[in-house]
Amino acid sequence: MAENVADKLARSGIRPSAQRVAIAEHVLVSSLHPSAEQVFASVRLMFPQVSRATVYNTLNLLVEKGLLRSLALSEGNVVFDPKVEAHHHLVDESTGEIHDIPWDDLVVQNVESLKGFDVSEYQVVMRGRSRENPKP
Amino acid sequence: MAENVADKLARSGIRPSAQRVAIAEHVLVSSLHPSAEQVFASVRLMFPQVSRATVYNTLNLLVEKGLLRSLALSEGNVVFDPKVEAHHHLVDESTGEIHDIPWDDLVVQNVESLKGFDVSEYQVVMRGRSRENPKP
DNA sequence: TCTAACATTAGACCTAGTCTAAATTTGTGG
DNA sequence: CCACAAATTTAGACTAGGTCTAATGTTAGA
Repeated sequence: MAENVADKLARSGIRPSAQRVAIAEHVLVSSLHPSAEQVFASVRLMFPQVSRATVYNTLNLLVEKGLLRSLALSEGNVVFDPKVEAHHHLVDESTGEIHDIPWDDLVVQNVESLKGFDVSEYQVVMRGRSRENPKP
Repeated sequence: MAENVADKLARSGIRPSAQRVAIAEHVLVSSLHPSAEQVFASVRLMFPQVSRATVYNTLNLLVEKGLLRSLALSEGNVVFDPKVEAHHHLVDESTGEIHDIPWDDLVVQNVESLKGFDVSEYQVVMRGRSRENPKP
């Protein structure tokens, strides 16, 4: 797994330093949507000497190189999403959790015919509640 | 106009103090999407004694009472939108400007049939460029 | 091996936003 | 109209998330 992540970084032109690999493993592997501070805290558990600046630098670098996307879906919460293919998002209003919704689960029409704009990307952002785990 | 805004506040159960009216006029009237800090700066030009806390309190109150929506569409930029009916948004990648897109300009299907979730609201968030004013 | 480029660090700094305690304003019952 | 309680506003302290800087450590490759 470490090998995989290091290779992935290298293939994107990122020198796979120990710190970067540790950070990338935390954020590229899980399917959660962690914030920068959460990544910082997790990485610190294993590498207490890693600095905040390195975490932020690395996350921004991963975004820049297209290995990661940053999302600002709800107020003041910027989180990272390792799934870089087009997809939609649903924010659980009870828990704040962010769920990925596959692109083909929804159909969006007429984006291309919008007057006056060339749209380069889009997604549907939903707010709702999980039906399996309803809050009274 | 001042009368209108004061009435609007009163009708929503908000006591229309001078400060609140001044703030509401800045944010409810324009069709721009100002940030809290921009509202604070504008209001200060006319009422230099207004405090930051009052601006934030009032904006939050307007959101709570449904006269205003807050949007977090791009990284770390929370802005306010006086258009409270359902609509979509397009962020201009050149300028950062946010454009309102009328609900009926787009068609979204299958939101209701999403497995496992009750969706209470949604919108399409687009990124693109204005065709009228292209950047070289 | 040497060195220039690259990466990391600690901590200062910045910005957006919240909180607090005191002061001011306002609506209302008497 | 007055007094007072409730609501509002204020200045500034405080917090969280994030960036920047200058010094230090690491690495690739001639």
